[in-house]
Amino acid sequence: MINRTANLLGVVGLAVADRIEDTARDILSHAGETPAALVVIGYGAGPSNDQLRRILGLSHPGAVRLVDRLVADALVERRQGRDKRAIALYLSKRGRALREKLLKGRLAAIRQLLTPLTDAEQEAFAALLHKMLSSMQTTDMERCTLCRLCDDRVCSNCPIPAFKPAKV
Amino acid sequence: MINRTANLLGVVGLAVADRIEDTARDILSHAGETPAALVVIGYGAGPSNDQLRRILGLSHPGAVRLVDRLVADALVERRQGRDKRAIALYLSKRGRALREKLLKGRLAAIRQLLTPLTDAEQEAFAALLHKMLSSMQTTDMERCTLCRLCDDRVCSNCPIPAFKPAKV
DNA sequence: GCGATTATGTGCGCTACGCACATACAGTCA
DNA sequence: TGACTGTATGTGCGTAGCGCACATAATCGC
Repeated sequence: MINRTANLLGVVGLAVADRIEDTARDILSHAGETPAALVVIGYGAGPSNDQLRRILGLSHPGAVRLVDRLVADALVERRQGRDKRAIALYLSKRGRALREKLLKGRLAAIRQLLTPLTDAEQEAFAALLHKMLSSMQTTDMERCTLCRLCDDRVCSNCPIPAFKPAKV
Repeated sequence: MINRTANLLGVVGLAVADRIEDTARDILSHAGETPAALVVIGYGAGPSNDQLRRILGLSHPGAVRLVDRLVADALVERRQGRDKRAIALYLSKRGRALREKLLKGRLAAIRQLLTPLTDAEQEAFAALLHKMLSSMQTTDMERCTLCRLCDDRVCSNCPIPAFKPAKV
């Protein structure tokens, strides 16, 4: 029965999201899309405010204020973009360090849920997740949104190409 | 590599949580833990403010205000609890109808992610999710928190016993 | 009955966010 | 060149959801 499976996935999804959020709150002392912003900017492509906004699913002013907070905390720098109007966002040294902690904390939190599974079961689980993700019909921007908290270094054979500046 | 699997689970978990949240926002026009409150109260055990607060992971005043909102929308009634101090929360007719929509919308949103899998794959996926959940070491309260958006009617053989008033 | 505990509710502030608007730059077409 | 449209960022201003400190009411233990 697909509804039973869907419900189980709903529980696990909620558990995963809760754990990611709790971890991020401990590390960053900022909630909402702020941790995701740090991860996305940390891909290093120098995204503009507008690109960031679309990936995070925020309004334009919401993204401006979010970046304001990150700049106030000396985690992010606003540099000159490809235009005189556009800006390009980059992480500071502190920002990179914090991003690292965020990603490590996230993986550790999720790993806890996987430990009950045997190695073979984890393999099978990964294959199923991979199939689900690679079958989703998504635009490039939606892929970036999905991956807004991803640790791209551990994601070999990623079903969802991560942040690609040229395409965003 | 467990980190790769964890990362994939993180993406799917985030996707699930996003979809649940979007659906809830369309239906309820209230964010945060409000939809979860509607589901939890809707189990029908007449929870107190304090029980609700613990399940939702809110502060006490946060739960009071949340219930204020639900009462203002005529979705929830505050009745006399087992004490003269305690209250007991119940859904109104409108509240039950809205809860129904919330649960149906949630399942529909999650099912979309499962459709790429064959029936056999869905079976295997459900078994793995079930094992993960049943292996979690959790208190009764934490189980209620995990299940705070569950549709208990479709969750046969639930690995996480749903809201049990006697134990909460 | 009197203090400790439990349960709810209130004043106040804060964070994250959206809407409407303002401003600066860039491309376009006469 | 100059007006016009579109793009990109930033600013008031308000709101929703929440937490802290505090107040109030009822129950329990002795």
